[in-house]
Amino acid sequence: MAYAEKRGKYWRVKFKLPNGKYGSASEDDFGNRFTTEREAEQYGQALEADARRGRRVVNPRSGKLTFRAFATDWLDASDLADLSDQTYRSRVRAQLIPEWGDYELRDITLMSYRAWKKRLARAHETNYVNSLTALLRLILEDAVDDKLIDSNPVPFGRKAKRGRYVPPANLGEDEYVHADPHQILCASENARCVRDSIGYTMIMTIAYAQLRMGEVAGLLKDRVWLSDDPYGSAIRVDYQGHYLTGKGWTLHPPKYGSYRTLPLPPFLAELLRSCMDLYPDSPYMFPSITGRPLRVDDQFYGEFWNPIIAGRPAEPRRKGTRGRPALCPVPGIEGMVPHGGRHSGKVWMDEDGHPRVAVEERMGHRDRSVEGTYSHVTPEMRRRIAVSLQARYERSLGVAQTLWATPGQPDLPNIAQPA
DNA sequence: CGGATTTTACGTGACCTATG
DNA sequence: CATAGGTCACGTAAAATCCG
Repeated sequence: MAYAEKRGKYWRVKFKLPNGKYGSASEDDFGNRFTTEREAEQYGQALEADARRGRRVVNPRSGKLTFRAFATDWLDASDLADLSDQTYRSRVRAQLIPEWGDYELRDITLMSYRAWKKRLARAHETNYVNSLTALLRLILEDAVDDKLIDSNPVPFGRKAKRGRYVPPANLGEDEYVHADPHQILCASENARCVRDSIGYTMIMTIAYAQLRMGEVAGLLKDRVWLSDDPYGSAIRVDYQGHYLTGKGWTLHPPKYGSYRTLPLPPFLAELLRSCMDLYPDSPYMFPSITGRPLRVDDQFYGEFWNPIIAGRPAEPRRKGTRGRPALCPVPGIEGMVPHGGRHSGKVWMDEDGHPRVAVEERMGHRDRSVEGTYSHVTPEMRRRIAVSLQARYERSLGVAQTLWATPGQPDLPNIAQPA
């Protein structure tokens, strides 16, 4: 237990450290000395409480603040979207604390940082390594601002490149896998085998409304505005849905606040209409197979997405399983992920020559370029996008019929005749 | 290019389901 | 009707996207 001692005019406190030894302090975090016994005791008790929670155990004014303590405070003080907060905490807990937790801030050096980065690079993807080093830099940058350390040991990328020639990035092939309308049709037919018309419609919605996956999961039925006017229907993107540790399934604003209204090609509006009553108890357009909100997790990919893209062999009905039919792989889009469906729709709109501002608006992007600033999107532009998407769908059906009619066509995907 | 934010994936344990 | 083995829910780690 903490106890205070009189030392000259002021008081000093002794407090117990986690290792059983006693530490002492004669001033608080702001350099104020203790004029009463009670002040000193309270400070010591606070330190002990912190220590019990694995927090700061040394006087920060001495510069002897551990990374663990500072990072914990940093996280508590940060103001981020829930999922971002969760992500940062995860990175700090999984990677930064195990490496740097016991370091005092000023002992984190450029050399030790470089060694760590090198080790990370061997074990992880560049994207992940970059996000970890960036986070360490970010946290330490605030430690500099707080005058806890003199300078940030983690260099900025662009500073590190000063005075050196860095060859430009490879301008080669676009490697992001995306699909043409016929491939999307094939994938949708596969999806129909797995999830009936709701699966078919989901794939079509991703590609033809260019929704992000979280927006698909969070699409409410009452945000699908259906009209008898062929081009009068629209999807209103007001939410995205995702899973949060502790809170479970929750609705949030779409990424970067990209609220928007998407006029629909008539075929998509009809598909959505036909799905409205499939899960009458769910407010969501695309609930999971159990009728709950769709969590886009490994089961979604393993049971639904990957099979409809890559195909799968038939599973016989046997112990513990219902059995299921084979799916044909969709040629040419190996490894495509749902986000690739969104990219696909973007590519089609670009190919069809729509104004950049109109395409960016539909994607939910902000166009801050000169063109974006001076151009404006009109209802007619939005309508033309829906018209050209409808044309693409109809053409893909024509291609499917041609393929279907060709005898001896090898590896034909599960293309059903349009009803 | 930095960094906030989203998407994709792994591991685990409780809970089902068709079979012998 | 016990049980082998699949299914589902959840917490979390890892990887990628894309705004400003």
